Amino acid sequence: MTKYLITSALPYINGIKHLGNLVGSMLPADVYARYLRQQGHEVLFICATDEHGTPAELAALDAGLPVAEFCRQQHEAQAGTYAGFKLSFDHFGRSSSPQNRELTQHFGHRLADNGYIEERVTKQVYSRADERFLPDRYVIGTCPHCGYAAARGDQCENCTRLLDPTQLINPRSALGGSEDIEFRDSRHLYLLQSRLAPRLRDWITSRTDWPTLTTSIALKWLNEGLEDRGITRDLDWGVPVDRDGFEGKVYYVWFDAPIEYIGATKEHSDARGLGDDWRSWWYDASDVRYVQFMAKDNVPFHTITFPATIMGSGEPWKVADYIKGFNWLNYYGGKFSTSRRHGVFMDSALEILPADYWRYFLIANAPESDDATFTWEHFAAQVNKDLADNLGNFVNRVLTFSRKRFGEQVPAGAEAGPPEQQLTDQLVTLLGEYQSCLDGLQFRKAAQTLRTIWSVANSYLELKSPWLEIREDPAAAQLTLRTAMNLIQLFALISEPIIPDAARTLRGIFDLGDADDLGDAGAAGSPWPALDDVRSLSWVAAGTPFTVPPVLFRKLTDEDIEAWRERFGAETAA
RNA sequence: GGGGCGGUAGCUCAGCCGGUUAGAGCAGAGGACUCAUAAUCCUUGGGUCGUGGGUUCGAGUCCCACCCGCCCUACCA
Repeated sequence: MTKYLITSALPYINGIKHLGNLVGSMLPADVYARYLRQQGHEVLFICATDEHGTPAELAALDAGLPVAEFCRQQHEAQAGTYAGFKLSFDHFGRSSSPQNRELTQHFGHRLADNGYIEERVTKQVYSRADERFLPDRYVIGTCPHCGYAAARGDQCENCTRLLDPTQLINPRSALGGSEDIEFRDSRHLYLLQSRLAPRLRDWITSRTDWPTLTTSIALKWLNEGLEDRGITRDLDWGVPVDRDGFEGKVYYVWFDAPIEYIGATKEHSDARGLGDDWRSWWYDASDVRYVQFMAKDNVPFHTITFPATIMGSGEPWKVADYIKGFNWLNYYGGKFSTSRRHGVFMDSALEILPADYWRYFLIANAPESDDATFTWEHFAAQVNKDLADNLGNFVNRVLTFSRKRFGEQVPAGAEAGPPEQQLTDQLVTLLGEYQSCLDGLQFRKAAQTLRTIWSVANSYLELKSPWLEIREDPAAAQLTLRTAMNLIQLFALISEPIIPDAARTLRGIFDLGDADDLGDAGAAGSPWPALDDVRSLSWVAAGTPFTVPPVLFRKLTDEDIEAWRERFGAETAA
């Protein structure tokens, strides 16, 4: 079995994330990780909070907390919502960890030793009123091109021209509005990406199986010519630059954030006393397949900056074997936005419905080929049709009927005949397709195929009509019900990557006497069914006790939709 | 400005290397059934595949131009 290293883009520490963040990296990564674990592969699924950078410092200031304490609290809050969504991280780390500090500094030294780091003196904006250096974006002033008064130091939102803060007329701090700012010389480290461009290009072009979304973004940057990139900042919060003359400076958040993939792996090993196990995933790890998940805004950092860091180190650290990029999920009238609090956030989502409702809908509508839009009407329609009517109702109708007529044990009945043969033929084909989708990271199609499998079960039941069979030939009805119950067990196994809670409930229906207490996060999950098992449909034998669980998925009503539209500000027409 | 993605039935989307009458789900229409969360199953109507050229025996699928929508563009991450 192959070793799979799976990472999700690191959610920024600043606030609870929204459904767009979830569907753009963490959720599909989780589905993939769960699927591979069920297949028996050795999987390490890593994520972490990205804690450095100016926004974190400012948010802490707003909250009246020291930044370290602010981040600790936010990390805990995020970890809580991810647990609520049943994201099965093997480790959820923090980019501010000692492990990441050590590794980030290590990479800094290695790059310098290999001649990929250069010191340069640049003009940085210093705000005396705020007593801090300001990133370009936090300097505002009048645009020299169009006269727009609130242009940011990096770009004018009005005329979209790219700017340098020194070009602004009447520059002032975006924090307090103070004009008491100055341009100070500051010494910084630059990563000489330009020298690594040929190696990056070779690497990108050798990856012919990547999504075009990923490779086209990477090639665009390479084709335009890589600029050397400043990787240090004049800030207090971050990984300190341990180099003479760089006291009080830290590495830029985008230098240390991806290194935290490695850092978090080391955190994982350290926390469990696994010693150097972390290195087996990252260093000289040719037996590991590394798959990254991220939204498209993150692609440049994962195809250019991070690989440049790794290649420039001259050490055999792992680079991604596959990068799965996603487009955006939009909400009424625009993007989900953490800063504007626009959209549905993960904590409030869990307040109104359990994780599986969201997980299924988001995977079934993952923005793989284009941006997608979330609407409550679409959400409710799909949940009702697929989860409640198709899957949930099947489970309920089979179990309640069988209990009423044959008691609380799986009935025996006749031997399987041609209809069962036809059913399993169909299932084998569909399960093969489903696996192909998951292997190929085609999440929308995977959900579609899963839904088709549920539907085939309903068709089988209608074809056999045990409520009619029972009048003439009870043994025939029993065969049908026993077969249907095995379909429920099949659903329990193959639905687990997408709707783990429902899968767990389904597994609990039949008392298989195997102390089937598989945990949620981190556990290996149920063994993935072999195609031969599908042909025989014999997981659940005659005589097995069963219970009828409560309704798996409730139907969402027009009143629900109305209430949620109101609560989450969906009044703007899309 | 540059680049990317998309524009296929009312809606959300599949359609790989060009090849018989363009598919699915939902919604609509008709029917069946009554075990079930008024669920399910069967049948069915509906599309000049953004526009205009071109290549080809043949194009939704390749090439060119244009139009529309969204996104990215290196100091927000």
